[in-house]
Amino acid sequence: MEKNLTLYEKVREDILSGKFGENEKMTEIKLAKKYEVSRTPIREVLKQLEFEYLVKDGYIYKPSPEDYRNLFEMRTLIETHAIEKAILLFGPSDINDLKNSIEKAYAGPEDETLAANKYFHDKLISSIRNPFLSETYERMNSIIYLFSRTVVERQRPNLIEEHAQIVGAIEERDVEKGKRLIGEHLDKDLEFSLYYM
Amino acid sequence: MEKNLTLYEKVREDILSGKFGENEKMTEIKLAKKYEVSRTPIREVLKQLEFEYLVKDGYIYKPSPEDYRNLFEMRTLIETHAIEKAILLFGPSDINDLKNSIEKAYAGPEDETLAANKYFHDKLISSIRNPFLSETYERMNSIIYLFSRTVVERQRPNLIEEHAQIVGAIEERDVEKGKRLIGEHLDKDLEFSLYYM
DNA sequence: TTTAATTAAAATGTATACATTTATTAACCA
DNA sequence: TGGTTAATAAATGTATACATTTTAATTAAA
Repeated sequence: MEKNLTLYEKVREDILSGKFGENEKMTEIKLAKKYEVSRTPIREVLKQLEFEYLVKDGYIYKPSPEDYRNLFEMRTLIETHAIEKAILLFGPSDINDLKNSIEKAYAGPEDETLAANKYFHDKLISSIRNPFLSETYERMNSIIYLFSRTVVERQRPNLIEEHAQIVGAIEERDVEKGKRLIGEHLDKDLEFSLYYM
Repeated sequence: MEKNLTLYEKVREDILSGKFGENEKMTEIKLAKKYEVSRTPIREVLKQLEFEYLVKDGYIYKPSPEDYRNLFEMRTLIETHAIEKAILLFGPSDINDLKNSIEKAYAGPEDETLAANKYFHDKLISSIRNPFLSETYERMNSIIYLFSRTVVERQRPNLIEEHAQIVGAIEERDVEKGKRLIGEHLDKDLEFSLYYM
């Protein structure tokens, strides 16, 4: 199975796997040589990476704890909104999808747990049915991935149980409870990861 | 007073003032000729205009009413969040800024009313003190401008009075009232403008 | 006629040379 | 030696040629 990654995917993977130093300068010329393309496509890629908070002002972006808290404030705002919508819109089939992702997260090895947890949050976001809000959320995917990896690898307590509780609130159609739970859940992810990162 | 606009500002102004047809194709070559630059800077500008919902897939973006409702859902989510923060954080000086903008909006000619109304909403957003949420809001500035122009030119009833009521809710520190009022305010702007646009 | 295939044209993708700006180093002087 | 300026180098900005892809037009076949 040959991986045929786009230039963007290659650079993104290299950043997420830590192949660049924190705050390393991302000059077009250097990257063009490294990936054996011209500056033109590198520029496009850098724009995309800036969009998703991996690069800033020509450097690898190392957000401060304050930056991460602000990003999570935006994330929480959107996911909290999503819970409201999910309680209005989700039927048994959708709720079953959420439950299945919880089962998979319990059972699987780390990378499957990671994928299952991502599915859980993405499924919630899908309830919004708003491409602009979805894009704003997806823009944080790389950052969210880094946090998710940390909480799974470091085995944050109650991680998956909290997902189950959130599904419970959706089943009960308890908006206030759902909003509170998702807020607490994300806040724990944030503070737990900040401690280790 | 010579205006010295950047290429981006020129193209943006031309779009906002309707110099391009709805759904007009924005080819790099055509724009390069029109603005007498090469394709390279045009590409940068098109990226930026796509970012702020003025261009999509190489065409002038004409959002559907559904698109506008979705954009306003995102806007409302952020401004509602801002009201909560404003009620926590705003002191007499901030509240006075809001009141002044209301006075200016009443007194001035159309373009000053427009500027004062923009100031009102931007001041609210500033209460969030979150650069990521601010950027997401600012990304909608062009769209917000088009709506604001419509409601001012077409003299939507109660427009400025609603601003005053919102300030009232902030002074009373009534979160629920504030959130309800900003939601209703934005919804009226949306539906009023959709009727005319 | 419609539909499909072929060809032509137009647009975008990429590489690269040159211009301009920004950052770094070196030289100079108080 | 510290601080300013000049010289150099490095990076980004811009224009442009060529490659590739996409779109449109034309022609051929059903």
